[in-house]
Order: sequence, then C-alpha cells, then structure tokens
Amino acid sequence: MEQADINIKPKKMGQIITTAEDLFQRFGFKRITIEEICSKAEVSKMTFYKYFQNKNELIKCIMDNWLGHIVKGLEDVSKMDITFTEKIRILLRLKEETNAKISKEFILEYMNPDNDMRIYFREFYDRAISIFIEFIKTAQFRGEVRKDIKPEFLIAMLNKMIEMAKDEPLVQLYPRAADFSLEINNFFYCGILPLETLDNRNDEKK
Amino acid sequence: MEQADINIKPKKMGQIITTAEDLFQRFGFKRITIEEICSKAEVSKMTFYKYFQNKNELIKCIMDNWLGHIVKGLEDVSKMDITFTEKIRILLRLKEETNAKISKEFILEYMNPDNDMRIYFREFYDRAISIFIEFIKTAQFRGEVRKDIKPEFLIAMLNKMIEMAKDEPLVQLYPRAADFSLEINNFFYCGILPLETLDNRNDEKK
DNA sequence: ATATTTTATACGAATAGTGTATGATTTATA
DNA sequence: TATAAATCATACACTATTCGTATAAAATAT
Repeated sequence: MEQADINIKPKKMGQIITTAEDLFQRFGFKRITIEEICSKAEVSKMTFYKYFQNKNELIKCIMDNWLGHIVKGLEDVSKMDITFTEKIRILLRLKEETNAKISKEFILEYMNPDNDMRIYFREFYDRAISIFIEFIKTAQFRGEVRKDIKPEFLIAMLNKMIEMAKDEPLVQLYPRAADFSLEINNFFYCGILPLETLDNRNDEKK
Repeated sequence: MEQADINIKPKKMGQIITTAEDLFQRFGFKRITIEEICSKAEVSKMTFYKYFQNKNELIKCIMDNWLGHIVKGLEDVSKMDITFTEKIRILLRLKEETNAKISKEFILEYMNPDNDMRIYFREFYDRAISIFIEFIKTAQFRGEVRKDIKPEFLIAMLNKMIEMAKDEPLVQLYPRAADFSLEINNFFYCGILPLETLDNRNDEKK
C-alpha cells in the first residue's frame, strides 16, 4: 500500500524515515538527535543533510506521511463494498493507530509553548481530526450514520472506546480479546445506525 | 513491602526516585536529564542535589532498589509454604519484572564503551543473575529441582518462556491469556521436577 | 572508466545540561 | 506565633552535546 510511495524515494532516505518514525514514536521528537537517527539507520550524517534540511523538516515529512496514511486508509474504506459494521471495525483500527502516533509524548511536545513546531503540530492534529470528520459526514450523507449525530461526538466516542479496550480487568471478562473488540464494535454499530435501517440490521449481519 | 523503606526517606526524595524510575525505564538513563526528573517530580533542582550528588548516584540508588526488590521477592518466595508450582509462578513474574527493568534501553547503554556507569551496570547484571541462581541452588538442595540441572540453564529457560508469552499468535491459541500462562508454567514444572517426586506430582497439584 | 552516492572525520557555532550560589518562600514544629 | 528546617525560583559560569558544514576518501552504480 504505502510501500509503493517509499520505493520511489532513494533507499537511504527510506531508511532514515523508517528509523526516525520508530524512534520518534517510542521516545518523542525532542529526545531523539539527528546523530542517533543516522547511526541507527546506518546512514552518515552527510547523507541525512542531503535529504533533509534539518530535524524539523524530517518531522514534517513523517507527519505528512501519517496524514497521507490516514487519508488513504479512509478513502479505501469508503470505496470498499462491505457492511458498515466492517467499515467501523477498520475505522477503529485506523484511529487506534493514529492515537498511538499522536501519543502522550507527541501531545507533551505539542503543548510546550517554546517549540518552533507547535503551529505545525496543531495543524496536523486539526487536519487529522477533520479527515475523520469528513469521513463520517460522507457516511451520514450515504445514510450509514444517523444524521443528527455530531461527527465531533463520534470522534470523542472512538477515543473513549479505544481507552476501554486497554482496560485490562474489563477485557478479562471476555473469553478472548477478539470477543471484547466485537462487543465494542457492535455497541458502536447499534448506537449510530440510522433508525430506518434498524430492521434490516440482523439480515445484514449474516 | 518496599513501601516501608520508601516511607522512611524524605517525601521529596521518594518523589524523585519514583519519577526517575519511571522515566528511566521508559526512555533509558541517557535520554533523561536531571531537570526533566525535577520538573516531572515537582521538585526543585536544589532539592535534587540535596539528596543526590549527581545523576549517576541516583541511578545507583535506583538500581540498588531493584536488586533489593529481587532479593526480598525471592527470599519471601523461599519462605512461603506453598507448592513449588506456585513458587515457579511467582518466580516467573519476578523475572519478567526484572527483564522489563533491564530492558533494551538498559542493555544499549550498558554496551556503550564510553559510559562511566558501565562497570556498575555489569555488576548489577551479574548480581541479579547470581541472586536467581542462588535461589535455584537452594531449591535444588531442598530437592524441589532436579540436581543435575545447571541453574544458568534455568535462567536462560525463564527468559525464553517470557519471550514466548509475548508471542501473540501463540497466545491466541488459548481461550484466555491465563490458560497460556498456566500451560507454560506446567511445562516448566514438569520438566524440572526431580525424578523421585514424579509420582506424587498429581497429588500435590490438588 | 566515469559519475554518483555515500562515507568518515574534523570543526566552529549554537544549544542544552550540569552543578552551585543567593536569598525568598513555604512548611513543619514547638 | 516564633523559629528552624525544607523547599523554592532565579541566575550564573562551566561543560558537554548537538548541529550543520567542509573536506577528501571510499563505495556503488552505470
């Protein structure tokens, strides 16, 4: 999927991005130095500066990749000819993935007032959210989601559900993790489906 | 358990240790600055230097705590009047905990040749291992473990088992996570029990 | 063979982190 | 309330780290 895009890029550039992405996600942007990225990516510093002006440009590049990934993911889901239940399941996974990226560490740095990247972070966050909202609006237009629900509310709901999925004692109630995620999924599905389609729901499930 | 020791220490000192412990485990020693510890622990830098000469002394203090925790844990287990199956279960958890502490990040810094703390790290690692080995030797003396097994082999086995427990597709084979950990536990148990006690094993289980 | 890419090393400049001094403020204790 | 002890914010000189660039050698591709 994203593979194709990466392959067009020079090999070393790809190594830098992949390594940096991993390090940034684990330790946050601030803690990682260019030199650490280079040595882990097995690339010399000179090569780094050949492809990126500085660390911030690399960060922007990576965050743009993230956005692209979300956009593409949602576009693909939109096009897919599957039940909306399935779509929600994929959406959930995508949101969870995004959350992992915009994690504590990210938020922390984003909050820091004396960070040059602050404006860019805010922009990224807003765009990510608005992409999700756009997706939901489309679904509302198609009649897959009740029209009187605020998309922003759904986003908040998604986040809460992802939190729930991390609540160990809760998950333990289910014989296997998959059962729990199905439960969450179904709850979501039943709660947002337009009223007029309530009758066909059971048929659709089969 | 360890609670008591902490309470004797001045309050702020405790805050420093707790915060630093958390940060070190998540990001490694090198990445964390004294100032970050202070601000997260809500302690001024002056207070930090009141209790610790420098970052290395804090690290030593924390690593000593870890050792103490292992020693106490194993001593407690030794004293407990429970089946050896149970003991192994607790031992496994303790080893897992220790592994989390001496994680990738730790090893990485420990490997770094130009690190002043290198000798201390090596020493810590050796002592931790030898404490486990001592525990196993005691168990062998008591006849709880087959005498012809090398303790070092058991340590290696424990590590492998902890790795296995993180192998998702494998864990998925079991209806619930607990079942898998029981399986591992029983396998270990059956494999190391002295031959002469093989007959009573089933009775002991009940 | 030749052009391109990548590399190691070294370097000054900029930045960030350390550890200490000072005096004000808070908190505990009598 | 008075007094001692802890904690604090701020500023500071000093050190270590990181940045970004210049150079020329080595590796790789064509």
